[in-house]
Amino acid sequence: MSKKKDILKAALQLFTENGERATSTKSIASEAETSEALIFRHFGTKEKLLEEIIKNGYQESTKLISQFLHEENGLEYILKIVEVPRILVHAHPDFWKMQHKIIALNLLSQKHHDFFMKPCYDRLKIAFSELNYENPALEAKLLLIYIDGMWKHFASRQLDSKTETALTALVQQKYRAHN
Amino acid sequence: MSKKKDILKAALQLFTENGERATSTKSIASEAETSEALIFRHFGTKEKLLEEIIKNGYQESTKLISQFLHEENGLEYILKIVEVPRILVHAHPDFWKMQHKIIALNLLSQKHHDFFMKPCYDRLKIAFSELNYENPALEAKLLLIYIDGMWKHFASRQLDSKTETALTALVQQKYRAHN
DNA sequence: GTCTATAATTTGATAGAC
DNA sequence: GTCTATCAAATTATAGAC
Repeated sequence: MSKKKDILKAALQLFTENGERATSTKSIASEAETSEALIFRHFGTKEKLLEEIIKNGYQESTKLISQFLHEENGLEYILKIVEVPRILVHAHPDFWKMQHKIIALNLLSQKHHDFFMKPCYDRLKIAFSELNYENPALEAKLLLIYIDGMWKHFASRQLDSKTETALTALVQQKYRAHN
Repeated sequence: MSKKKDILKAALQLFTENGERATSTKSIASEAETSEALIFRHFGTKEKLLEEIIKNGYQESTKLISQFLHEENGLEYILKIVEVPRILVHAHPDFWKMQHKIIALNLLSQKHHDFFMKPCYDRLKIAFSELNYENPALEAKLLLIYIDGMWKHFASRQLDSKTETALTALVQQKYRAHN
């Protein structure tokens, strides 16, 4: 069991550096100080190894988010969802760094992310509706594009925590100021 | 010369579908209806082939943008830069689709994009300063994150043109409404 | 669970002819 | 400029022993 975790850890690191395609099972085995054969015994294929990493990542992130996003009124929900990128990336920086690198090219990665984000769109439409925005659906779409840009930015660059907080607060301020 | 263009076109298409790493020179040759050897005669390596595609893309995009973004006052510049994602992706959808897929993993792609975007940050700081925003540097950073999210969104999904226009107009409206 | 050895393919790239 | 033929290395995955 120890070796299995070593493999998962090594794979996460190498997938983050070079993506799935440019990471050989040989390099994973080497980094995990084990044999290539063991990777295939445990995970079957390189792709299934990646899938396990992705599943673990979204499972933990889902837990985190469902604790954080409770049922509140429209404005509170919007203000909280703006904080999600910072919270996610801080909780699992390695995982979200990997996701940022591979999501555009990897269908599996995309599917899991879409599933993870889907509830937010519906809830945001209601929130903007409550707050009498002119076009709630468009506002929801726009905020989600922003959220997307934000976690990718936080995951890819090492911003100091202060800048991340300031950016988050700035967006919140804009939504607070509405009418 | 005809074959060289065929190769560039085929490579752009296949890099967009699967990224550089998962695209073999064999498949490029097959798609371009030529021989693998010719790829290496014309471009030296697969990486240099990609580099030529990237250089061409940014060269044309730079022309386009420098025509579009003239020296105007702060608010006008902000309103115009918000339209940049739509303009770029509409002018060269294939190229920007490829960029979206590979930029997170490809250092060359990143470097060219950073160089392309760099002037905007400085100009935006001045613009927000002119308009008496409280924290011009932070506002500039935020808008650039938004711009980034937007071209990636436009490039990756096939939105109808109306939704793209509506999203762009919505952001412009928010900056117009300031104070 | 873990290893060594190896099979079967694919890959990027080159040589040399036309 | 373009092709055919070919190579050396790397890659995913399996067999079989401990």
